[in-house]
Amino acid sequence: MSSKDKKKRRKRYESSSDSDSIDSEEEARRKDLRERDEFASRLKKRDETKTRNIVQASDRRAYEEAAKRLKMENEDREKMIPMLRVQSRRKYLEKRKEDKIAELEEDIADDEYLFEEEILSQREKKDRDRKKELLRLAQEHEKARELERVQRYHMPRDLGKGSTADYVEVDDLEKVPQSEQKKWEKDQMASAVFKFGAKDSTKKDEYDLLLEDQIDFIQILQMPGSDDKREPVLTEKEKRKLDIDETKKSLPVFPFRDDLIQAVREHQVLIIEGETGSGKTTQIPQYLHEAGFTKDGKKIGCTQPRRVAAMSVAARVAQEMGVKLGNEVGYAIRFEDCTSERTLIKYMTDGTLHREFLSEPDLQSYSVMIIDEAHERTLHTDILFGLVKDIARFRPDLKLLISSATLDAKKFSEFFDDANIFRIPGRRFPVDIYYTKAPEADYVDACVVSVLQIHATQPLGDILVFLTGQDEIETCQELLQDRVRRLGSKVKELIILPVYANLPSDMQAKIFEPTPPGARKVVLATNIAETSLTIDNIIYVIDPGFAKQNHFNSRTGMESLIVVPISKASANQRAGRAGRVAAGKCFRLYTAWSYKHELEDNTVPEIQRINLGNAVLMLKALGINDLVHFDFLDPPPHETLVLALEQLYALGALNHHGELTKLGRRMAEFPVDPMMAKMLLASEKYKCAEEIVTIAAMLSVNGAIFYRPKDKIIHADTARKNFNHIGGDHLSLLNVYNQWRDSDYSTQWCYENFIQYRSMKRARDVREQLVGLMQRVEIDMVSNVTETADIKKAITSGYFYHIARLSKGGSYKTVKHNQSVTIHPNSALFEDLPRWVLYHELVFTTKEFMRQVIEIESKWLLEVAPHYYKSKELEDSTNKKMPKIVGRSTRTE
DNA sequence: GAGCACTGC
Repeated sequence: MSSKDKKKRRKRYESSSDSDSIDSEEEARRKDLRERDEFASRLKKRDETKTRNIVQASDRRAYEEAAKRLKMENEDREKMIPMLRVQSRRKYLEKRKEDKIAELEEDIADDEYLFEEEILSQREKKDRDRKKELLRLAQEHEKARELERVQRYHMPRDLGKGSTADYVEVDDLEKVPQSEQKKWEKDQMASAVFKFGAKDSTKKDEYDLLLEDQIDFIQILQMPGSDDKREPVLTEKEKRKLDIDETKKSLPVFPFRDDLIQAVREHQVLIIEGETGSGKTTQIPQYLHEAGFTKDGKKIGCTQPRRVAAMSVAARVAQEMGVKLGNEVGYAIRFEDCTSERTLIKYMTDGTLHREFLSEPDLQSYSVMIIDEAHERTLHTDILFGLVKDIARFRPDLKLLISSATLDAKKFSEFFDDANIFRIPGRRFPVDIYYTKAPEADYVDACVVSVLQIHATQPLGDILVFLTGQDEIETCQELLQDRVRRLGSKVKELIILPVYANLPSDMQAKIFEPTPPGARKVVLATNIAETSLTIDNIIYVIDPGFAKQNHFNSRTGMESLIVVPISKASANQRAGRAGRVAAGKCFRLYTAWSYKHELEDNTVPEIQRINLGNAVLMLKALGINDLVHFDFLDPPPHETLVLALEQLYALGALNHHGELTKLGRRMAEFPVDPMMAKMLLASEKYKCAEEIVTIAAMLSVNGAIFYRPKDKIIHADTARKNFNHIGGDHLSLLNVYNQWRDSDYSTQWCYENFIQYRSMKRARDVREQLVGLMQRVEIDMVSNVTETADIKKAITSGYFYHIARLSKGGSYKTVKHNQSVTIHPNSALFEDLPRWVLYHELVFTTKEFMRQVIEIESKWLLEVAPHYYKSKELEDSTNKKMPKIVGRSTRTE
């Protein structure tokens, strides 16, 4: 950006209220702003030198080596998935035999255990003389019930603990042999035999009563496909066989090539409305490249919401264009920049582009920017909308393409001053949608029934079930296995596979195995299967209509993960998963009325749900001072913005004019929450950068470090306690990382200590990035192994907002909101109850918990945040009033 | 004495 532009931009955002008389305060402010700008220009110079160095290094040999390496990496990546599939398939076949035997043994062992411990119910004791086989079945059933009672959700009315009365009653009934369960089994067997024995069963029969607890579905509508008569989608293998050109020509987007180029030439902003499978993501950048949009050395950029998508799409396009990945076609994601100065088509994650704005606020090196999958409304795309719309005004040569699914195109068009919409048809098979006649009280149970119903009545084809979390998936899996086992060989084989993000990768890979002939696969998945993972051969989708969503309450500063009904958009996305390879069916476990009247049209966009600390800091760093009037597609809640600004002011990132200070400019370099950024910078003063960087890295992979398998809970907890540091959880995390480092980053060490290797690896990546950024903001990496007080003081410098003080009965009150909170039971300080604690985050689960806690001394607060705390309130522990906040709030906002 | 959906920088 030229200095003229910069001035122009600054003027545009300048608030009108800074006409105070010039005094010493004003002088100080100007000095700080001067220093900030100097710092920024130093950064810029450094970036330029870096680029020069890269160019110098690019002699032919270095280039060839780099290209070779990139090619190898690319090939590795391509080989990885099929290899994983084959490997896990082999393992699976070996293990299946063992598993079947183990299952049986387990059952017997369970019986013995139950008898020994004498934990059988009264009624069961009475029934003891009944046939042993029956008893075994009853006990198995009881076990499954027991699990359900604790874990399953009861929707829509969620029964609290202790109020399971009506369910106990049902259980008691079912414990009696020959009752419900027995009858069900009998019917089940009979109908199964009947069903598969009857070759002439017609389609009409498919929905006849089959199971006693079967669910009545009614078909309301069909989600139309692109063309019912069209040929099936080619598999990847077949595609490869085809000539690349032919494949390109067969894509739905191809006939629109010339029209599209023409439209881009004529309009600066274009909304592309296209279904998945149209080929727009891979083809449009190529078309524009061929049409000469890269002639002047400028790039075509394309953002994706996910890392894998950016990588795989770039690889595909490089292959189609016959170039090496990383040369003309490249991608950039966090921790990995696979581009060179030759790159003309660049795929990246939306977050990467968002960060790139800091070093290139006008996107000068791009001629076209495509924001793909805009309908997903990630935080980053939402902010990018406002930024690119602004840039488009003073860069008439920059073309913008916003690509979105059908429903949102109009909204995007309105936002971009009634931009034209360009429609591209998709490629999809029709999906029949079925609803239940009546609401389902317990959707996990309903899922189990529906799966069996489909299995018994519908032609072969795999089933995908959407559940909300790991617990539910495990419960559902046990219930299904239980019922299927009892059906024995009377029904065809049902392979039940779970998938969720925290599942180890080799277990995840199992869902990609082809289903053996004659068998059916059921995948129990979280929302991961809605967009991130695509499973082949799914014909049936079961959608209970719920998902877990994270909500941030800016009033209390607390996060909570709650089960909420999904939106219509989400429901349709789920249904679409059934129509990828053939016509499919989607069974919604809610009524058509619910769909129509109770589900929102769209999921609440992320920007309205989460803490915006870092996003606000970034925007400030881009010179956007008036955030309240920033052009958001959907503005975040006012309180969230105010909280973020207030925090930035308290941290010293903004002055009282709401302008970014030099400290703020340095903080903006870090892709972390402002409080964490401040902590990182404060480590300079307390000479413990090494430790603080590690702590920051460990905190940012929070929640997934300690592995706690169900069957080894005691071992896992003991292992965890060994890392506990008397000073608190941050120091415990430091312990974990340092011991892992001392083990030479060993996987074996992780395994032995119940630590998740995947998370540690990520922490290491984050740490490396942070170390690089520390050097960028001119902080030396020094270590302070002896003084934990200094480490804690550095943490306090960033997190003095998150302080709680002990009150009566072992509970705490937060200083900021005077809210009752308690230390999380997983904390090292759970039993210590120090007078003053600092917490990393506040979460609401069953209670208001502080997670990741350290003990601090109240006098440190005066040392690190004298502008925020008054000594009187801190010393007087009997004073119930919260400390008065000193200083003005941000006035310009 | 708890219980972490999914992304991303």
